[in-house]
Parts: sequence; structure tokens; C-alpha cells
Amino acid sequence: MIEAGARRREIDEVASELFHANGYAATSVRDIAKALDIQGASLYAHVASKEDVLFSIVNRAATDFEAAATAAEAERTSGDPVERLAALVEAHVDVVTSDPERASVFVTEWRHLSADRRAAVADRRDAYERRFRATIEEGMSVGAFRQTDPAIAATFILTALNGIAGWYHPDGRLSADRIADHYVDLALRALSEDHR
Amino acid sequence: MIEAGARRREIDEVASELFHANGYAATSVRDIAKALDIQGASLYAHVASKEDVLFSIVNRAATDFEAAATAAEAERTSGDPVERLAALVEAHVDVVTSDPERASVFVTEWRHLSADRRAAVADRRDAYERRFRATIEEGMSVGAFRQTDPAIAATFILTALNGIAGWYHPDGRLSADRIADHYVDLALRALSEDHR
DNA sequence: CCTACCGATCGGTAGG
DNA sequence: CCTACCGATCGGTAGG
Repeated sequence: MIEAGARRREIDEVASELFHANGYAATSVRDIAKALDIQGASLYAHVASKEDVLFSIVNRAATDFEAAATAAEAERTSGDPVERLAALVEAHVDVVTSDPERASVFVTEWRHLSADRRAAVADRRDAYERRFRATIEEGMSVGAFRQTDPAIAATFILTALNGIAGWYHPDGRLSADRIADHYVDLALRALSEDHR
Repeated sequence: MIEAGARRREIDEVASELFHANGYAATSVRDIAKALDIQGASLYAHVASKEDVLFSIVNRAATDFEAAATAAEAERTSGDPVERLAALVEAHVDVVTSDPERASVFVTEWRHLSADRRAAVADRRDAYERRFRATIEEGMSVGAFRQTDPAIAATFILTALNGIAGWYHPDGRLSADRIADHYVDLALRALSEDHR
């Protein structure tokens, strides 16, 4: 038998593409249904509301980012804060490039969630950003990174990484791996001791 | 007498705030009118369409970024590509922080423009990004920056800069000037020769 | 800048 | 998953 959640996942996938391309507010329930070749009202056999679809996409993305960061932090080399930051950056880029639509929706559309859900997502985002900041702070304290504002540095790096979701295409000039390499290098150098 | 365009500018200002806070598609003409204490239909005494308001905001932002970059490139010190990139980054941050709502709408809402207008804005954005890329390339060719992919480096830096529009508040922890200093430093180091 | 109004579309429900 | 339908709201126009 066909797995129960298959249609539900199809809805999220199709909706991710549409929300990414046109934005949540400019995408109608009927747009999503049309992409699935069903009637608009039929979508409500699978979901309770349009916002639930957005929430599902955003939650999945948040979970993916968290899991990837946890795996990165568990790597052998990650006792060294420099290597750990490299692993965190690489993991983030991997999540973005493996599903840029979902990542893009996560980054840009979460303001359309209800206040409660928005707050819950904000908490997870803050916690995630804190992992980057903590690693930057540790690198600074052991002298591997220069002294600078860790919050600004973390925000600088994370917004640059998230920007990839806005332009990445699997068939683009650079592979996901090469993009990750470049972004790791740029991020680490931004925190390096000397320049000029 | 009150200047003719005053009301028109007020519309753009109020609309910038609403588009920034809720997005273009989720902001109704009546929302804009309400913020101006007039009736929804009365807005059409001043503008031909909702999209024209967005286009006006986006154009103004594009012009501001271009003018600031031109001024930065005209600085005495800008014969040196490192100093020129520093000036470009600082100018960009200045434009963003002097009107974060407008900058944010420029960065995130231009996809809601008609195809023609979107293409015109895309051209201006591309040309603007090329100025950053050209300066990075020049810095690389004179050995002031390390050899790396200039397009990726320019995108990395510009998306980080644009991200400021999403979180900057005039009464925040750091002043606009200090944010600019940090971002100049982070951007230049990202392109620096050595690390580790 | 207002009142009055337009057709179209929105998210969602009822009942099968 | 469908047909039929709901009230609300949308961007925009007419005519002052």
C-alpha cells in the first residue's frame, strides 16, 4: 500500500516551490491544489489550513538545520572551534542546497505564521544562531579568531549563508559542494586574525 | 504652499513600513490608506495602482544605492581597490540603515513587480553587483586580495549587507556607524590573504 | 479626497 | 477527493 503521509509530503513539496517562487501571501490554496491536479477545496481533506502547510514546511526546515548542526558538532575534529565552525557552515550550506525552496521559505516566509507559531520558530532560530555564536566566541577565547563582536559576526555569516537559498540552482555554474567550500573559506577568513 | 509631491512621498513611506512588516502581497490598498487616515479608494487620487507604489519604493532604493556607490568610488582613497571596497561596503550599509524599511522592500519584494519592471530592476541590481565584483577582481589582480571566485565573494558580501535591513533598529545595541565598521572589517577580512 | 459600487478571488465549510 | 457554496476581502472605477 502507498504510505499514508505521501500525499501530505507532496503538498509540502509543491507548496514550497510556490511559496518560494511567489511568496506565501501571493500563493492561493487553489494554486497549490492545481499543481497537484485536484480541486482547491479538496486540499482540505489533507490539511486544516493554508497556514498549517507553511508551518509544516518551516518546521521541517528548522529540524533539518538543527539535525545537521548537531551532526556537525559531533564530528571528530570539532574539538577545535575553527573546525567546528567550518563544519557548521558546511552543514548549513548542505541543508540549503539540498532543498533551496524549503530553506528559502523558512528564511523569508515565517512572518506569515500566527503569533504563537512565529514565536516558537523565532526561539528555534535564536537557539540555532547561538550555536554559531558560541563557537565563534570559543574561537576568540582560544585566540583562533580575532576579537570582534560575536553576535554581529554570527549574523553576518548566517545571513550570507541563507542568501544562497535565493539564488542556488542545482544546474548552476558551481556545484553545491564547491559553494560550500567557498562559503566555509569566506566565513573563516572573515574571523581571521590579520588582514592588510 | 505645501509641496506637490509631499503626499506622494508620504504614501511611499507608509507603504514601505507596511510592505516591510507584512510583505507586499499581504498588505492591502486599504491598509495603506488607513495608515494615512483616508479611504481606500482615495489612494487612487494619488497613484494608479498598488504596484506603482511598490515600483516607486524599489526605484528610489535602487537610485539611492547607485548614488552612494558612485560617491564611494569617487573618494580620494578609492584608487586602492581595498579602500574602494571598504567605501562601497560602508556606503551600502549607510543606505540600508538610513531607511531599513525601503531597503528591505527593495531586497525582498521586487518579485511582485510586473515582468517588465522586474527585468529592469534586475538589470540595475546586476550592474550594482558588478561594481563590487570589479573592485574585488582588481584587488585580486594587484595581490591585495587572495585569489577566489569573485562572483561568489561579491554575492557573499552583498547578501550579508542586505541582511542588515531585516534586523536593524535605530535604537538597537549598535549604532549604524559601528555596524558599518564591523561589516567593512568582516568583508575585507573575508578576502584577505592568510588565515589559520 | 469621498461615497457607492464592481467583478474577481480569497480561505474555508457542508455534505457527500 | 468532488460539487456547491459561504461571507469577506481584494484592487480598482465612476462620479462627484
